[in-house]
Amino acid sequence: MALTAAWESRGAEQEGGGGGVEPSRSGKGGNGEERIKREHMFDKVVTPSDVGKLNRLVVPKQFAERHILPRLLGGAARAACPGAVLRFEDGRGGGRAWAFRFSYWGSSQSYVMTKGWSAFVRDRHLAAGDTVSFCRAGARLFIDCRRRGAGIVASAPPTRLLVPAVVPQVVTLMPQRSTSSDERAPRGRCVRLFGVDLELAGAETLPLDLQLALMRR
Amino acid sequence: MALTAAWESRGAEQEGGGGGVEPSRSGKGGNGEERIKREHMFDKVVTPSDVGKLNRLVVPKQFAERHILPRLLGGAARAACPGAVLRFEDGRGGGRAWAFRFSYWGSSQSYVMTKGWSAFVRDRHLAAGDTVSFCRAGARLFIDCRRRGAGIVASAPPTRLLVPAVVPQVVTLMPQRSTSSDERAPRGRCVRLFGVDLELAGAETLPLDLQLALMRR
DNA sequence: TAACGGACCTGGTTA
DNA sequence: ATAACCAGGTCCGTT
Repeated sequence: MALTAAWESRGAEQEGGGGGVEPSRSGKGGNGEERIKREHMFDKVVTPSDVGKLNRLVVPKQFAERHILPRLLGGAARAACPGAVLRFEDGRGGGRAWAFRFSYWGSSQSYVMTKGWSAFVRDRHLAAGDTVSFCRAGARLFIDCRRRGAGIVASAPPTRLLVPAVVPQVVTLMPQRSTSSDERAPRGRCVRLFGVDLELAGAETLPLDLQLALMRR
Repeated sequence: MALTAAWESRGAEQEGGGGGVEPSRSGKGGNGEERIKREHMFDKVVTPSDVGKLNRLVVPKQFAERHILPRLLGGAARAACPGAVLRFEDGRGGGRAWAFRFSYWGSSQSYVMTKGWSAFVRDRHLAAGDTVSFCRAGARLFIDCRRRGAGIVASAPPTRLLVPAVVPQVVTLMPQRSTSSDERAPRGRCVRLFGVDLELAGAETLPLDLQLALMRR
């Protein structure tokens, strides 16, 4: 079993997130992984429609064209990225990730996140006026959110956040059919011990003391 | 209240059609045409969506897999029958026929009739709550419909219930959904008596003996 | 251009 | 509790 610690510098969030970092799969603990800074891409204060039953987040065109399109096929044209699926790791850590279909709706001339978005809204109880925040660390993408009016402090992008440079796959160009289950599964339990978020991968054979720690939560 | 055999010969319909047993459209009276019994495949009480602008009829999976798929490519897999076109003769006779595209929508895991369906809806003035009925006689397919609540008896009381010498297959009447909502036609109760499946339309005022028979099941 | 058809998506309900 | 089904909805290409 793997156990990985993640520190974060991020300010407090209501949801209490510790900024998690997924372990590099290598497990070579002390590897010479260069640590990549997580940099802020963009925020959006979500509208009622974004969190309503339309099941989509309108991505402001500027943000889409500046931060997302360049990631797809080297910035290929709109038509070139039908059904792109972006995977965003939970900014709080825990190893969870969200996959959103990203596409362009010609009818409204806007970029949207569709499939997968409403799951995030539900899970994080996102409400109109809250802010979603997208970050990037190398090729890895992160998503997080904060409550409306949640502190000025929190809104500051993380000053530094170290993550392993090992890059898991990020973008899938989907002929898609997979549906359902995919990314929903939390990939391992997560526990905060001593102020540090720990992810338990392959939680089959936990040491007893850890099991106890988990039960206590 | 009405009581009707489930498989065929629905007796009179408002539209004047006998769902009827009309055999092959012979004409060639004396020929050695074997008369193939028209056997019932399945019914569906159509939903508002089925007759609305979606231009499609959702075919309940059981029906599709039991009655339609086996006809396509010898029961080949779903993927094998993209865009099959099925031709259904008008159950009332007259030589008219309807062609429907039959396909599988992977995203919702459902079977549908698409192209051609709305023409049928228009022509027959199909409305939510009405029932479409699919039959087969050998390789020939038939489609018919009846008005909601058209307790078969209402228009022309069947003097007697014709019982075919050979009871067609299971004749399951509708494991269909009972959406909690709205004005959907009350699904007739269904009961097997004397080895025959009977549908009870308008089960308000059952004769006592039938009520007893039902309770016994 | 409006309408149609095809594919996709999702939540409520049910098995 | 989970998974399957499907009614009702979306966008978009074609006609």
